[in-house]
Amino acid sequence: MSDTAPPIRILTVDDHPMLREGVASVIEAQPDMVLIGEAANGREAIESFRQHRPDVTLMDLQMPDMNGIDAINAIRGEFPDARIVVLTTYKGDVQALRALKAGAMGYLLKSMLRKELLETIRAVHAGRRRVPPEIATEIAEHAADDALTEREIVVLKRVAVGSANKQIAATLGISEETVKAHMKSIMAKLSANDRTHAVTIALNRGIIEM
Amino acid sequence: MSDTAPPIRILTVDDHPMLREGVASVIEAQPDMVLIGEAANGREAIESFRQHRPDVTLMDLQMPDMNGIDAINAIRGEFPDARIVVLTTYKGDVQALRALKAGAMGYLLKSMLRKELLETIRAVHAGRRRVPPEIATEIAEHAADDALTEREIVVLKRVAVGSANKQIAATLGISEETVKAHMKSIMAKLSANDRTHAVTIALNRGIIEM
DNA sequence: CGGGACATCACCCGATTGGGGAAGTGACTG
DNA sequence: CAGTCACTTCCCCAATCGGGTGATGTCCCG
Repeated sequence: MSDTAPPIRILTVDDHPMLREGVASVIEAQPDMVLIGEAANGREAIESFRQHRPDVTLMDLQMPDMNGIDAINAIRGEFPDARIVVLTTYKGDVQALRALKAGAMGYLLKSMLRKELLETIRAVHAGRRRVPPEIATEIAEHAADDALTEREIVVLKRVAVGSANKQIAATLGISEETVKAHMKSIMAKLSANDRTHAVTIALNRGIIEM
Repeated sequence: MSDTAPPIRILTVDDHPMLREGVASVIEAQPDMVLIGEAANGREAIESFRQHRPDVTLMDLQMPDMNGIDAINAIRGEFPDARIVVLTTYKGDVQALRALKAGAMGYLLKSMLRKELLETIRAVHAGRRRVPPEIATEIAEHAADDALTEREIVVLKRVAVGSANKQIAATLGISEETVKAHMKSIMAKLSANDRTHAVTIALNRGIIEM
């Protein structure tokens, strides 16, 4: 807290320049923070991280080229003590869970206020984890128990684009009966009425993307 | 262009404070623009418009409480010469069409650059329409011809949450055969393989929301 | 007034889906 | 090594969906 303490060096990663601009202007108004880099996707994020070694990284999840989860995994693989805060629009609870599993120390929604952003940056920089209670409870409610398996997600993605069980079976090289078994399991886990409902639930929770 | 010309007075409407911050910092760096208000949803936008009468309004579409389309309609109803620029994340082409029909003069994506934002603000302020070619062509491709009717959208929304035709018929007080007829029409218009596909296409195009 | 779009309903029939239960394989783990 | 989990396959059968075709009434527009 002394005025000789080095500032917190921050990297922002988001594909919306305007959003980065907002974060930048908030950070630059803080005496104890300095923005040292920006990136528009996961790939740039990794490069920029290697180059600048920021104290705290603010990472969006939904980006072209390379998404935030993969970027977090890559960065934490190389720099295990990297402090990363996820800053994203809603996007479902599974994303949040994945990000935290990948080693994110904080999770923020873009609808949150400046104050919360700054508090989270300072907390994470100090080595503390920081996840808003709304997010934490939502993660606890879903995700943990009834997570879809890899295979089920593959199947559900095909269903989302209008494939029939028979077609899915053909492209995956398995029996139609197997696809039906996966569908039964998917609908049970998501408490969906039918395949369409399963798709919309999965989209809402961030289990599949469009 | 003389330095005695009054500045362009701007109102920003978006539910993400961080995004508003970004727009604000860009605008405040311009000598010929001034930010005179912010709003976080459609309702606040209308209030703020009445109070400040901005020259140009930057409006997000997807907001809680009251969405951007409704806000544009309300504002243009009261102030027919209001100049409104839509500034949104992707969100499908139907949204863009609706916004332009509602009287928006410009359409911008949040992934666009500062330069384009400023150019659009100046163009719209000068009374010119300004829509990026990508958006314009996408609107031309879809929307116009095979738009869903009100009734079809109602039906499709129910399908999205897992209702069977029979249930939809019951809640709408019509025959199941009628629901099936609507579904046939919907799938034909959207070129969907099945009901699930119809839902994901409609979500992508912004025809229905989640 | 003659379309044209919309919403409604009907019938037929094959294809697809979804619910039930059962069971074999391989891999990983306590 | 026994147990669990993911993935796989099979059977039966009722319910639902989707395609084809046709028809009625209404409302609005030229």
